[in-house]
Amino acid sequence: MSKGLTSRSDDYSQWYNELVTKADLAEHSSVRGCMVIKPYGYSIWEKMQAVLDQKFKETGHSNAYFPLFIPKSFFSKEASHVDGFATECAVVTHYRLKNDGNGNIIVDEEAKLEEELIVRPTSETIIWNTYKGWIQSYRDLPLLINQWANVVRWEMRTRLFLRTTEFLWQEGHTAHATSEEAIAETEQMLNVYADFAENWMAMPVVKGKKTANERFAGALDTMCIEALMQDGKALQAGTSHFLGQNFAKAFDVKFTSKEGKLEHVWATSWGVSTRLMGALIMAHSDDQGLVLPPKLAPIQVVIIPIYKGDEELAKISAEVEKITSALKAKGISVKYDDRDTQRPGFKFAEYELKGVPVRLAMGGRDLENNTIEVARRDTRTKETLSRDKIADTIEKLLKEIQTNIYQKAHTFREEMTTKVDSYDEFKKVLEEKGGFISAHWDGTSETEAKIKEETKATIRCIPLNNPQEEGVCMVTGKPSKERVIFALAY
RNA sequence: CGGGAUGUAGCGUAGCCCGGUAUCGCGCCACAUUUGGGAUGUGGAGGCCGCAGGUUCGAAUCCUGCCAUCCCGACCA
Repeated sequence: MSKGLTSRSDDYSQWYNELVTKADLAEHSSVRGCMVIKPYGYSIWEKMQAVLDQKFKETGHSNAYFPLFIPKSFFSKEASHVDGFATECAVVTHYRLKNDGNGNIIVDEEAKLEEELIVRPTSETIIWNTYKGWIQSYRDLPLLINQWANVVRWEMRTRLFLRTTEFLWQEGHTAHATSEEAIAETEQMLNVYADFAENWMAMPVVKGKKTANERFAGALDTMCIEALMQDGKALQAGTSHFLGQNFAKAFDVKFTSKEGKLEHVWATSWGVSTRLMGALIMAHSDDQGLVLPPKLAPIQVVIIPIYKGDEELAKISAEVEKITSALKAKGISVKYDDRDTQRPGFKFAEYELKGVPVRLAMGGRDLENNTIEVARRDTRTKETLSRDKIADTIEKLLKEIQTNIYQKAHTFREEMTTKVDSYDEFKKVLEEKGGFISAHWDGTSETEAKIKEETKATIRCIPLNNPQEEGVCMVTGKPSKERVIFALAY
């Protein structure tokens, strides 16, 4: 591991890239645009999965698994859906390789697929094709399914976690008897995401609705949670779509209602991806490395012995054992790092880089005084405390850290949210300060496109429960009844 | 997919203009001394210089083609 990290102020983008690789989260693979998620990074993702999966189940959903490949013809069934994804699909055309006689392996042109297969960029089509066979009656509804899967979107430019050609995600796909019920599901899942972002990731988000331009291909409405990163750019952290009857019509999924009428079902889909890893990294980390919220940290507490000779190490280890078992009894994950190959200072730096929330250090002095050094990652402060009831202290401290990093991110977002009333002011804030900009907009796609064209900023969302206020669009001067949130986005 | 830059040990690099088989740092291995914030010393291993051609007695260096990566645009979770 090399020393030091590019600072955020020097080059935010480089800081991010270095952090991801140096903290052992992920690395570039030899496949262009695809990453290898390393064990430490994957264990964070696993924690996210576990929490989300439980929330999905609590809200009545079951997991299932649908194929990686989608027949091309399925794709063409929903017009706006194809338009949205056509330019970024990987296509399987052949099913066999052969030796060309010169020792080279080539595609066997004779083994051409009759119908090409698309590697799923999302699964609406294959799933709705399947649902057709599952739904006949209102008694079959609602159908509440989630799948954990990989998807492929052939992006031009990729960045570790934020945008990779292949990524991991979950996609929920539900079918309902009524529009109201489907809308309620869309909102419910958005709330699940928001709750997860704020209470587990410690990352404040704005819940809102996307404008027509930013809507998911095939949806009637897209709701989202938007987070603000430390460089003042917005990141969409999760989406929940109300699909109306678009897919039911495209795939002819009908049910007989209580009244005996044949009707198309109403659909939703919702997802979060490994992009959340990027959000988590950029929301809290500092120039020393990762800062992880205790609730998602693979290692919550690390203990480092400081000793001279094997005899002292043995004494320290015996004391540490009491602490680790007390912490484990409280469900806290602890690592005792007694490696003899690295010195304490090295370990301190390493665990800071990896974002371990609490570090305990015990040396000869502590042994005599019944004390231990407690260092917290979020504030980078340390103090020497009595070992009496240390597990209680640590448990409280972890909760405090979780709250503190949320508060810090929240305060940052508040400070970086600016209300503006003129386009000049808008451009000035965008250029000099960044962050969320709250402004009046006339509600048209044309104006939104013009702003994007001229400033690169997009409407991140129309916040839910948005205060209604009379105003005029900052660009066209046309009347507006609410403010929307603009930002430069990832 | 356009515009620019760069490919030399696991990582970061010097050498390239002016051709002679490669420099330095970190990391790695061994031993010793060390251990309350990224240890020190001594010794050691590791390279078809991105790939393929060409020019030349001789190519990391010159020429041609290809590939890859990064940055900037258009596309996007």
